[in-house]
Amino acid sequence: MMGVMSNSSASQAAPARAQEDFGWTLGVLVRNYQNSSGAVMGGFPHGARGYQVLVAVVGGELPNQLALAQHLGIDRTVMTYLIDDFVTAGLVERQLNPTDRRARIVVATARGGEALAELQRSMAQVEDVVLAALDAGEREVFRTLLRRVACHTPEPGSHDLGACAAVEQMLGGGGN
Amino acid sequence: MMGVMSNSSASQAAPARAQEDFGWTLGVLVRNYQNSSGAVMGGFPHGARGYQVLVAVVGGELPNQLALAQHLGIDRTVMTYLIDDFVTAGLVERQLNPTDRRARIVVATARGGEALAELQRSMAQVEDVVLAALDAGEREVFRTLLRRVACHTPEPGSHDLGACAAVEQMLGGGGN
DNA sequence: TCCGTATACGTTGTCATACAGACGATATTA
DNA sequence: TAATATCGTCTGTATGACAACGTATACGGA
Repeated sequence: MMGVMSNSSASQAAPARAQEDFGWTLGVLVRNYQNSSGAVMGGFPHGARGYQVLVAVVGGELPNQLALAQHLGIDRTVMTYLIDDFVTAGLVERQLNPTDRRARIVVATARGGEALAELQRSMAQVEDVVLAALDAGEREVFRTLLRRVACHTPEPGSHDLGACAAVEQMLGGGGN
Repeated sequence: MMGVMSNSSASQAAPARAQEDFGWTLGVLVRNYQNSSGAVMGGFPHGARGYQVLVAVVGGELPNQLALAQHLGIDRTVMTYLIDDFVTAGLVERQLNPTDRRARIVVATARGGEALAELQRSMAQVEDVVLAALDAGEREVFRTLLRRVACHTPEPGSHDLGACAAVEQMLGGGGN
């Protein structure tokens, strides 16, 4: 593929420095995030992903399980037993949607809301630990850029972004 | 844990907005990165992870497979068959370390180096697509912050960081 | 030198997890 | 009413990670 690469300077201009690689730095961050968050949430159903499911349930205006799954990039069959476990743990409930009885509206119980609120405090600390290399201002810059990156989807339809635009506006016009 | 949370304002001050969650934005970025990179590298052995292995082989000064595995956060038994597939594909070779005959030095073949150089060009484009929401300057800021986050490990020993310090210096003193 | 321990790598077996496909229930449209 | 699409669930399968063990080699003390 694309044979126009015989220019020898190309491979020398990019000497494959391992610690500069974007994918590697991204992987390290994700790993640290998962390790630290996994340590924080003790018996919480599905670790960091379960936490994000609960965040989406409480915060997002997601009408059904499928929307929830697409929002998080999870297969819909996986979402089924994820929510099963949350129901078993008494954190969420499946409610019937009166206007579409195929769909299940997933709502947090009072206990789920409390658990989430507590976890969010722990997760804020986890984020600070993971981003400890940055000072407060840099952390905010990083978070803002990351949010913009996440909300701008290269391929439309891969996840919902209507709510993103709402948040952008709400936060004051989308950063610098 | 940490029962000092009866303050009711806490759960209202953090209303669990799904699109602000750090973990969610991180997940979206990783997913986009993996999807886009997976589309780019056609029959490359193990997708984005295989690419990162090759980057580490060529660029990192990693003495053996174990160091390689720890650098990437991979189990050492997984690294075995990852490298097996690279050897089969003619991209790398296992060389005996004369000073420690238990260890195998993994080096890229000429073909592996060419494949990596070509892939790195494609991956640069992938990164631009994934970070398309940012302009060039913001992209550089994001990359720099991410690199600093990755090189500052919260738990020492989780991966090597000696080389990180070297890169930081090489890039001009480690950024503001 | 000899012996015990530690390390690097490989292999095997086991288990979790994601995903494809099928199915029932409901909605929508012709 | 009939045909088709969608939501959620269930089942089987395959991919992948990890634990445990084995082999070869290095290191350190007796």
